[in-house]
Amino acid sequence: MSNYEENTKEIVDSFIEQMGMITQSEGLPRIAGKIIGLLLIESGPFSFSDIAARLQISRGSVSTNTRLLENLSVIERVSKLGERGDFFQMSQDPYMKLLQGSMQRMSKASQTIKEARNALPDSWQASQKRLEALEQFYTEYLKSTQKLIKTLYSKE
Amino acid sequence: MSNYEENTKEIVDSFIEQMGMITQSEGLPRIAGKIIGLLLIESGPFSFSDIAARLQISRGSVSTNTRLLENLSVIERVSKLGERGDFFQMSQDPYMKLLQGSMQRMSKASQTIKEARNALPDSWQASQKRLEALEQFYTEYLKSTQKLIKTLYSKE
DNA sequence: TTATTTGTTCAGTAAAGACTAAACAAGTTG
DNA sequence: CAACTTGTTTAGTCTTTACTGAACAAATAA
Repeated sequence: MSNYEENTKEIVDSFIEQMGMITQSEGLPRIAGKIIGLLLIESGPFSFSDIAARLQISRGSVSTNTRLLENLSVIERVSKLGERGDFFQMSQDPYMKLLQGSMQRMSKASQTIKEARNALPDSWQASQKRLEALEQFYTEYLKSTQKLIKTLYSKE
Repeated sequence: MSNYEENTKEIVDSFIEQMGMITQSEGLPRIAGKIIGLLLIESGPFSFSDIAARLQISRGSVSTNTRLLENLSVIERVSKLGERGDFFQMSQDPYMKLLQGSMQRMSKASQTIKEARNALPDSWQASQKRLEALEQFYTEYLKSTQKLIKTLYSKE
């Protein structure tokens, strides 16, 4: 799977780098994004050592970032009959858990704002109105994300 | 507007701190979040100096963070008849521009993935399938966000 | 049994980001 | 005119994050 022509290799390498940048702009380490990119574009599973060699990164970074992605349910660790060591591949619903994590943060934020709004004196009408608008933003965003999950995961 | 009872002050201060934490978890500086919290919970507009004094932060931080938020169209800089200096208040559609910025990043990511997918050899069916799934994720997310904007901004 | 492999942990380094106080320049007030 | 205010910029500091190479311990192979 690592034997392919030079032009394709450039496409693959470029994609992996870009995935690193995309993921970094979403708040995760660049190497995590490069691992995702590798697992997406080349059929796996990939061994721990393969990832380190292919992406030219330290084993420590592979350990840290695969663990992070595994905890986020984006990738999964598998074993292979007759082979030593761990292998990684994209998990089944790689993006659902990300969405769910996002929803949790929104839910918490919405709750915080609601509590503050309710605690304010009644005479603070303008403030309450502004807080209500922000709360509504998070509430609608939550609903929107729920629908998105439905759309993505009821089509299979 | 800064003269209110002790209990309410605690509610306000707590809210401001919490907004700082919420905004930080979304990738912006904590101080930006505290400025938002202040502008939301106390009716403004607030002068540059008021913000620095009220939040106990340096003038340099006020400058940096108000500029950041102004660039994101979350707050706006206004002047007041008969008063020196700049004042800030929440902008009209504070959250729309954030959503639009998010949509831009998604659109760009989706495009990157599409291009990589199309450049791959036809025989890379499994890879293309995975890339297609990721592209679909971004596409649906984009649609979802568009609908969210519609929902939020056609109700006024 | 020794050597090698494997994945984790640790100590260290570099970079980036956040924030400050001070300097600066422009504008305003006394 | 001098003093003060105002917002920006700069240099510096601190914290956090990301990453490395080496050490470590467990498992496996020779």
